[in-house]
Amino acid sequence: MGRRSDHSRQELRDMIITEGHRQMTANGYASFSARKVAKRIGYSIGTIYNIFGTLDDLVLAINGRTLDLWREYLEARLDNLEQGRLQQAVEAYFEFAVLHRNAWNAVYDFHLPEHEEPPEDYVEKVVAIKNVVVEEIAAALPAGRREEAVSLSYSLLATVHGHCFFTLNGTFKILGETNPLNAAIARVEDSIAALKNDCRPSES
Amino acid sequence: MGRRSDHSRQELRDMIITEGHRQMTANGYASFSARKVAKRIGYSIGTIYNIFGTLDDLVLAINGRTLDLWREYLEARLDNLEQGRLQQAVEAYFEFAVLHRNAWNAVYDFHLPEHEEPPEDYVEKVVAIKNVVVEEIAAALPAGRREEAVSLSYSLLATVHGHCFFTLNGTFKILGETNPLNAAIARVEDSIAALKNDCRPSES
DNA sequence: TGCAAAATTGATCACTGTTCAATAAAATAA
DNA sequence: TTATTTTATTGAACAGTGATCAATTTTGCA
Repeated sequence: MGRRSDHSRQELRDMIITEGHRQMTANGYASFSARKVAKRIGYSIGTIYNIFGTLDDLVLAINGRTLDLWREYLEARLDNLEQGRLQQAVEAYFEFAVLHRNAWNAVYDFHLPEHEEPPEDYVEKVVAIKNVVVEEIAAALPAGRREEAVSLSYSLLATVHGHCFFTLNGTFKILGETNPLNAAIARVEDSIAALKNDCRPSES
Repeated sequence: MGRRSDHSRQELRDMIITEGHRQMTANGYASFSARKVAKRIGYSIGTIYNIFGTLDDLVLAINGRTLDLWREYLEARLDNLEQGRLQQAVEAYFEFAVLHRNAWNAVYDFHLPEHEEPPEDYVEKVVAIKNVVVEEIAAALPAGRREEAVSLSYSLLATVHGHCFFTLNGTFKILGETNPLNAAIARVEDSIAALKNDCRPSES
């Protein structure tokens, strides 16, 4: 058949991602299926594959949507905030993950085949989230050390991520840690304090 | 049939885990299959299910094996080491993950069904790794603050984990971070320094 | 020996990702 | 308008998956 009159190709692509993201959020990566998405939007399995080529590409598109929503969530939480921006940023990082745990986990459960690179627009979305964080770290640093903000941001992002990950996957529960969010914030503040108190250039 | 004369039930269980771990290491979580394990050890698919009940339980057993090997790797690297134990611990954490990336990822790719608890012996293995870390953190702290070692250990474990995770999943590559190991060590030292320099009890 | 208990099987089911010839609809040309 | 080309869509077919369980075979014991 030809194009159904009521959907452009781009609109259809978007429909699939939206419904896919809905199912990912509801049921998680493990029980995600392209067929279920197709059925729900009233198209056949073949159409999904015509548009995305591969299940991996569909999952990447859905995860990309999650990254977009995540960044928007961070930005909204920081909008017009005067005090405690850094703490709010960490809190928002956690909150989004808890609120959308299935979709958030899917971002990290999915792995590209070895030696394959993520598509450019996916990379951009990751970088966009990083930029939100770099901004806040830079603002928290003493004026003379802001050029270290970028490299420190990578590291503090990983620090917060680790705490968030252990919260969602149950490791902190096993270990008996009861306030991971505070712990994450404390670690971030430790490193910023270290940079403030110290005259040596920070490692990494 | 009855028991094959050459394998006790426990030995068979172990065979399955060993071969499962081998395949997990070689091919990763995404293409892991109980049938392939069965075929490789010369048993039928039914036997796997008789012994483990569920694919989840088999995966948990395989991941448990990974945790055992990981702890042994950490302990071996720290054995009889006088100086720089903490740095070595972090380095060993990374090294094991890189060396066994598929098996290591499987530990975190797998999720129990919501509201289900991990089996006791799995919990013990996680705690055992944590204990190795607690030991090293405690030794690095000033004598008077060692009671804070446990709670700080959870947090620093998460910190190192985050750096290790971003190394393996390619996030650091996207961001342009080139020396994640050094960054992780620097973060750990930041927090230990914060506790040393500060008189307030540490948060978290 | 015979018999009960334990271990092992694999066909069967409902599902998955993936492919691709066949088909139907729309766009364009005549 | 009609004919033709281009594009979009389909779903049967294939090989694989986790899971089940009646039937079967082996073993240990009386």
